[in-house]
Amino acid sequence: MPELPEVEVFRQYMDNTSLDQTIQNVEVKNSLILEDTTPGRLRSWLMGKKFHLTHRYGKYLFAKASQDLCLVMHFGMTGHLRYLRQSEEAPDHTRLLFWFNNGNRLAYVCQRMLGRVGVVESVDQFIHKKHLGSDALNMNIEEFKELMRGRKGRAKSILMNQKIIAGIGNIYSDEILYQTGVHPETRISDLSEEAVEKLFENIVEVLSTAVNTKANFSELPPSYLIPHRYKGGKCPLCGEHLKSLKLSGRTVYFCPRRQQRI
DNA sequence: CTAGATGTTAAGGT
DNA sequence: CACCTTAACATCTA
Repeated sequence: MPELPEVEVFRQYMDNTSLDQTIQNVEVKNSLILEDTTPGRLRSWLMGKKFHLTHRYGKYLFAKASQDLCLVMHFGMTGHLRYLRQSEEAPDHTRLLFWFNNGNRLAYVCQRMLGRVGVVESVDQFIHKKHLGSDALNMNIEEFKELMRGRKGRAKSILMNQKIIAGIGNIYSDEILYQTGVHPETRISDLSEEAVEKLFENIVEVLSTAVNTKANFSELPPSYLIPHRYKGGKCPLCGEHLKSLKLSGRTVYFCPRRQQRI
């Protein structure tokens, strides 16, 4: 479930489990997930080093292990991290194992192999290379308004565009639009200044709420769309049957009563 | 058996 | 250039 909140939770998990332990080995179980590196290079760089600092930007998780290089992880649609105690078996679809000298391991698990792991010189360089926009939880209202200025695209597409705002995907963009009462196909240029401000507030509200609940859908507030986001689901606020439509190849769920087309 | 699933990217079109 | 759609990637499940 790796959009910004999930990745932030992975980051905290890594902080709580995997820092400051000497890496003894790096086991690449499937090199398809490696981007711009090889099992050998990854291994020889990390051997004897420790992860000492993590960072998140958008949907990317970084872990510094030396002065000059940084591990970067992306989780695709199905990736996650799992820290394994000595005797624990690695889960199915483990693609990468970092072995620590205390006998524990950090597993990068990714069922659908759409995730990628690589090595970069710096976070900033990586952001620049990937043309990532502002991190969704690290922008202010003025910055957001500036990003929206002059745009002709649909609200849903703009929220999900990583080159404009980094971190929001299909699930949370639905929630943000629902909380704001904006139809997904609304053109950003058709929103009032107040609506743009409200949209910004809800980006922060929805994402930070999800981070605070450890991205556990069942603990989201009762007014949230996400737990009802399936065929036949009903709006938690008015009971209306949710509608869905396709937008840039993704399924959008929304409440036709609370999110009117303008 | 088929369609679709939280993501990104390339390719093509308007 | 801005914006839109589709397909591809690999795997599992409804």
